[in-house]
Amino acid sequence: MISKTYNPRDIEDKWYSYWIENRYFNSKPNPDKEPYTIVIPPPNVTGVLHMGHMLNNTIQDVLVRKARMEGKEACWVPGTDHASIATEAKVVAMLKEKGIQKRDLTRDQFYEYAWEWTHKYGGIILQQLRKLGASCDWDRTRFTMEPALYDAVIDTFIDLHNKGYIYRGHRMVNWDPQAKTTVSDEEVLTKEVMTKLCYLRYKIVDSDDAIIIATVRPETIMADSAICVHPDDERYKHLHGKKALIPLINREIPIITDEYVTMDFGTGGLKVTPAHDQNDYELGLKHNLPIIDILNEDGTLNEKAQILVGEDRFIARKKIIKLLDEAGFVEKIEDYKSNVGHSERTNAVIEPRLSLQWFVKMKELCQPALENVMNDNIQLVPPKFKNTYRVWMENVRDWNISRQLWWGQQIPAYYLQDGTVIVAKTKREALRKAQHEYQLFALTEEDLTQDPDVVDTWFSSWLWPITVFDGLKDPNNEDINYYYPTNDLVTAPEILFFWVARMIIAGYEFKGELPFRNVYLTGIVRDAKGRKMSKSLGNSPDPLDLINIYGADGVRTGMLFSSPAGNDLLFDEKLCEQGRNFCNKIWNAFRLVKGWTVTPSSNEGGQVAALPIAWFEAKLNQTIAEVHDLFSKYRLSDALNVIYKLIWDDFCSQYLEMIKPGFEQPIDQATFEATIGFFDKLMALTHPFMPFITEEIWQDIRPRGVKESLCVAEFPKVAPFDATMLANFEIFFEVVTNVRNLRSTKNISPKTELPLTIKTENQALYQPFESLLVKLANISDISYTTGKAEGMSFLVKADEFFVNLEGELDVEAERENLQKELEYTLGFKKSVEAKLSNERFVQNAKADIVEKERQKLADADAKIVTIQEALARLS
RNA sequence: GGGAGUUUAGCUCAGCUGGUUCAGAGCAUCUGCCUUACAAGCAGAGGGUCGGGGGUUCGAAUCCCUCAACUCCCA
Repeated sequence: MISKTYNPRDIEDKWYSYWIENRYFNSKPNPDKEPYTIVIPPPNVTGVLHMGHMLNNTIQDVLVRKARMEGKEACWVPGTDHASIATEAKVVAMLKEKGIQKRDLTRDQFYEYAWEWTHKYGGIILQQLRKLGASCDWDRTRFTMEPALYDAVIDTFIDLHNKGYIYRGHRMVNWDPQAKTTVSDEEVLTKEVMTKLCYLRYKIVDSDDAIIIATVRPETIMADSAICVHPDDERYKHLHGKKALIPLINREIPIITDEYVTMDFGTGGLKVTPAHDQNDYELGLKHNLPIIDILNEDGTLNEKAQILVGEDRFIARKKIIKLLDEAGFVEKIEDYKSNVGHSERTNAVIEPRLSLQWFVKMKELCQPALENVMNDNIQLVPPKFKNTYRVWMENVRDWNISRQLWWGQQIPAYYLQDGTVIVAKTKREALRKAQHEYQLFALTEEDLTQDPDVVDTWFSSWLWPITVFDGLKDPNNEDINYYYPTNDLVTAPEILFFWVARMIIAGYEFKGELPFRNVYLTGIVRDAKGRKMSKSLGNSPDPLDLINIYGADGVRTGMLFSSPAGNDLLFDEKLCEQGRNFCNKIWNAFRLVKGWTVTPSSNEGGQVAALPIAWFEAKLNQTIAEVHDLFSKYRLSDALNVIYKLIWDDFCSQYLEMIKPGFEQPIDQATFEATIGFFDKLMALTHPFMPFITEEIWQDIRPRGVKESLCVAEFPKVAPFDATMLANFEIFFEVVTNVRNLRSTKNISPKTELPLTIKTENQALYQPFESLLVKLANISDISYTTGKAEGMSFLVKADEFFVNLEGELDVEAERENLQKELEYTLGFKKSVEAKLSNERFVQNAKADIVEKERQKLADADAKIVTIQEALARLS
């Protein structure tokens, strides 16, 4: 006895193990087959599966499973990303719990903890993907910090450096003076703080004049490089080109002009301190101002400040206000509310600090990446992202790849004591280079210090499509030659620049070829209120819970029901419920068919079924063609919906109802075979979306061989279909619906048989459908007329159908209905006539459109005649 | 401040290069049904001035302009 509802739990584990045991997901280069490759966007190694992953990986699995069924050598490469910042933060937190500070550890000791952490949590997300049904080739799992990929990063760094694409430059970072480390933008919390706005008097050189500047950071005046005013500011026009003196230390600085200055803030005069403010730094670059850094690592003032040396920045602020006041430089002091960045970890006020970091020159590297997206060699789906991509690429800034962290690939740059930089793969090589190039033969390894920073994680993941096939280490290996370029990349638009653009750049730079042909950009999964799902908001369901409740197939379809490419998905558990219900529907159709007993003799049932079989065959082929078309446009959500309707409406509600034998009646062999054949194809068509239930049914519906599986069976191919057949059935279904509707409005039980009279000039159209009408609309007998008949009537096209309901005929209501229909049709006719009598329409519109209008007019005329006759009979 | 996108039924969305597959789908709602595959179901039904305004055209949800609201990206 088959269960009345579909139970995904045991079935899913059973089939996933079966697939793995039989190695259906494993791939190796096969010259006889066309490759189809996807590399997974590597999730963060410390991460756990969230809804974004669910959507993203479901889409990849659908694509890869379909390709596999189409006989391609399908290869989906899984793996994870070391995510320096996130992972290091977690490791640091773990250490803290153990009472260990990162700064007390050596780099090697820290690595041990980091690897320990990685081994403990690193596999979780990949295990979770199995629950979803992901058909990855798990033997190919890669990790961006594993030795081979680590090496590739170092090699490309050296390569780009040799080519002149990597250089060292200044960069303003968020410095936490308490922790003595940089923190990322994400770790800076902005708080509103009450401070003092000091109005300071700067004397003008060779003049008795002065300019008043408002600042919240008077302790940084010693680092000033200029004073800036707006060029149009009338108050200061006479000062253009003059110099001012910094109070207390009397250093001369120029007065410059720039439109950046807001005239109505403070006094309209701005002190420019390039070393201690991001905006001032930019301004300094523009005007070639010197950078004077007066702060130490711990936030105390250094000797460049000349005064208050050694004092903490906040103590210095208080003291300098006093000094300035005593010397008469303070004009006034106001209370002022300002936004100040605080370190998330230590709560110390963040100090903008310049540091020397490594950059990649982007302009030139970007050229092929820009061109090949704009000319569609690489296709973005949906194409609206091309614009965004172009704007970014055309205005690209150099890429800062230094990260002040330990977890990641350490920058292969070695410094001599005098600051000379040598880029080399190892310290030994650096030493050799130093000895050779600078003739410093007495130098030892001890004299070299490696740059403590690691490279940005993206600097390793931009190589992902190449390194997963070891394409740098071994550029001509079988895998890279066969699988690269990959086919589709499925990812979120948020990382279009961070990752996608850079992979394209790396592809052209290191392989001379595109990394993938198509980029499918998914949307962001949001909650019902439109908020992005996130852990901190707590608005995201646990994907594994969802799978437990609704089954993997239910969740997969739930994710896809409403997620066209590039559009955000407003997630609602109801979608998963719909997916589960769909599973159940399929399950019960299977139960019905499994329950039939088959009689070899073709009794009268066989004749009834020939027509529905032909019809469903046509419908199936029509839908298969549609599905192929939608796949080619990456419209997976639409493809799923089309299949959903095919199974639910056409197969279950129509086809099965038409061929279903009576209670405990057998079904004839021919109809049974045809139905099993349909089931087969339907399961294959649905498999990429719902792998588990389709495999379960497919395995059971026919005897299968030991090593057979739906996941390597053939995906249904496009075949011609009979359009006339489909059109005739539409008419038939409309008749059935009308009879049912009549019952519904007249409160007649579906069990009551009703007689039907058809008034038509085309009896031959309806005759083949007679027995089906009897079955689906519960008709007692069918007769034809060209004249009049008794009873309630309805219209389908220009034919009229009479159902004789004794004593039920409501002449008044009937007349009203007909009158309404007549008015509508007359109005319709009028609009068509208006078009046709318009000379410009007939002249300008295409011929087939005009012809269609003529046909509409003829149809309307025929219908009007029928209605008028019916009305005449009633009166 | 610069750029992009969105606005169609109560909700989520589809409507390609203007013309009955042009006003659609699913969900939700309402009505009637435990009809022997399925109540996680069956059969029916209602529901929209296509964000507002203007323009081009014989014809506009679709093209142009403008306003409004929301969203995202960069600064």
